[in-house]
Amino acid sequence: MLMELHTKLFLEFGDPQWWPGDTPFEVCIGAILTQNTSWSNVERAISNLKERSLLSPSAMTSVQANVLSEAIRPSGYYNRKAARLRAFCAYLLERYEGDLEMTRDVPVLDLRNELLAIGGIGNETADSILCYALDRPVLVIDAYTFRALSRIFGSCPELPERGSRGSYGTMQGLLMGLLKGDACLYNRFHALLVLLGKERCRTAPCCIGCPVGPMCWYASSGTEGRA
DNA sequence: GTCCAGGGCCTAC
DNA sequence: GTAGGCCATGGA
Repeated sequence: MLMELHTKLFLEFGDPQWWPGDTPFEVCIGAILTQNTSWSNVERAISNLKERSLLSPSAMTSVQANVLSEAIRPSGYYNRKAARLRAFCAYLLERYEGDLEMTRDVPVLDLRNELLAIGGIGNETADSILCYALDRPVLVIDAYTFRALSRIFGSCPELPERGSRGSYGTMQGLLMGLLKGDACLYNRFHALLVLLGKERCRTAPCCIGCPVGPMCWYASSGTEGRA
């Protein structure tokens, strides 16, 4: 049934072609910068990095910390994020000579664990990097995912609440179990959920008028109470 | 002026 | 182990 939801969203919104970024490395940087921050602020920070020729692993690790912090200031938490960017770049240089292409043959779970071992990279950021920068079959679970699904399946007791213990893994396991697909499918499904939560469904508790129609679709599918 | 946004870490209990 | 605080900017 999640595939049905995916199909309905795809027909309504088309292919969102997410995530913005000229290169896989830029996508990784965006994933770190967007932590608890709106994308418009991240765009400013990335623009600054480009202007100052800092958008490379070697540049970020060699430049003075305060210069990097200043460049990403618009994204907020700039001191923390500067340290996180440098840690990620140091890992990339040390492990893969700064070349994301060299991660190609690394099993996805190994790669995920490597990313999680870097300070400042948690579940969401790691999965965003895996899915959107490295084309790995991983479904990103973020604030939009929780929001969109809670609106669609509002009364479903099996959906964990965002922030609750183990909610990330529970939600991810649930969705990936129901929606078995490749990187392209997970990429698009998550992007469509973001659009659903962002553009059409600002008004909680349910997206009345939304083309997908949370309750109308949910009820009409005859699967009330289950995700 | 207040709230919120595409998290994650640290610390006190 | 769990809850709460902290990091910080910019738009609505």
